[in-house]
Amino acid sequence: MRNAALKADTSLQILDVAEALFSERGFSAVSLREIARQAGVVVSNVTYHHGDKIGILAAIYDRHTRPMNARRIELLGEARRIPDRADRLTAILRAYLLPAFTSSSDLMGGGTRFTRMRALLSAEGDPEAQRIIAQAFDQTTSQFIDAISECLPGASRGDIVWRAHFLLGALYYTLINPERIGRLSKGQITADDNETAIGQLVSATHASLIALSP
Amino acid sequence: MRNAALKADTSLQILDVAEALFSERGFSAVSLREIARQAGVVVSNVTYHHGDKIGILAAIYDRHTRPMNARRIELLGEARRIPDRADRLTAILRAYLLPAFTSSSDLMGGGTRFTRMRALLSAEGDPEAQRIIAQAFDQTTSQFIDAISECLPGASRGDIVWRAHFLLGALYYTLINPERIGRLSKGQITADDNETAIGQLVSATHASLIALSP
DNA sequence: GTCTATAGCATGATAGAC
DNA sequence: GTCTATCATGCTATAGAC
Repeated sequence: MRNAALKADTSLQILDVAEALFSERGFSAVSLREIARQAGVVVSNVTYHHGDKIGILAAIYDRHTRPMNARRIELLGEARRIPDRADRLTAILRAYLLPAFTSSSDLMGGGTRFTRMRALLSAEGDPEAQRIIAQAFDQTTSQFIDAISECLPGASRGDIVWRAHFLLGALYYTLINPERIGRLSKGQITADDNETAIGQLVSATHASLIALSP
Repeated sequence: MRNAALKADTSLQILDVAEALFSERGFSAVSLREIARQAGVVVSNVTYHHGDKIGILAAIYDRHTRPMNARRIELLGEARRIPDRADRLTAILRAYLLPAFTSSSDLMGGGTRFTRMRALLSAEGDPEAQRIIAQAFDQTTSQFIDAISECLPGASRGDIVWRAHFLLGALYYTLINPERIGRLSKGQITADDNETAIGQLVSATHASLIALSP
């Protein structure tokens, strides 16, 4: 009774463990046995709560996409009210990236863990996982591309889509390979610093977009 | 006797099949059995020629890295002789990207297949594979960063490393997810076109780098 | 809701005949 | 150099007792 508030629901406990493992090693490389062991339950307990393995992934998406997209749309609304086009573009890019690093909900680990999991999933190419990814995010992304277009009179939508595509690739690669940038710069940079990564992503993408508007 | 020139060496035949499969689905998701079946041999024949599974990957790297890096250094040497800094930067970026798409050797499939395999490997995070990746390419990359630095007086090396890091992420993401850009732009763009992808990568990265030089 | 037990199958690797 | 046969292990998923 005294520990009722501390005792996490088993179903949620399994999701936490699975999310941590998926964000470290991807989907197929993580076994139900390992999830069960780290969650302190037996394998059949995992499938009891979430059906099959892809059901675990669907549940993780379910609890993240809604608050993350809501936060993005909220920040996007604020950004669109900035009059100066260059400043507005910066705010739009930050509105897209911030929720990917810091979750708006109280889910532990912030958004970085979830975003890194998505990066690994996008590379794995599992057909069932790809279906979950696509339907969850492309719709929100289109709204951002519309907002970016309004900052760049004369730029073609096709070019903007390519730049946005590159932004996502750069974001994912940074989360997947955080140690690589330290190796190349001889240890002077650490990509673990989220704020630095966001700033670099924003300024690089800003420059690549501004160049499209004559 | 008559077909001696047509009969490919079994060892090479296995490498061709493995490379095609690894570039489609990554390393761990491809089984020795599938490689053997598509190569028309039995499983034990694969391990006879290349030792264990990681040995196949090492052999694939062995036959690609040398010609690809040689071609890069050759094109880089030509680029560095261009006097105008902005034009030189464009040439340097193309010197980095072109060998990643079109191999200099006569290996079938061009460089795209090998580069896509590297993209998938970088996301998979297999420790043994990571070791092979790192030692093969970071050295060449450093030479390119030096050349880029010379085009951008006043820019910090750290900022340049970040931009180059983003370029690799954008390249990999484009090769991993070629259909996504078509979906976002409502079918007006196809990322299958290598020349378009190279052009977009070059101009986006060029703009992000030029912005660093005051 | 949690457990034990196991079915049914795929995997990487190796031994040994030819 | 190529084959058959097999080992030891891992996997997802399910049945059924409590």
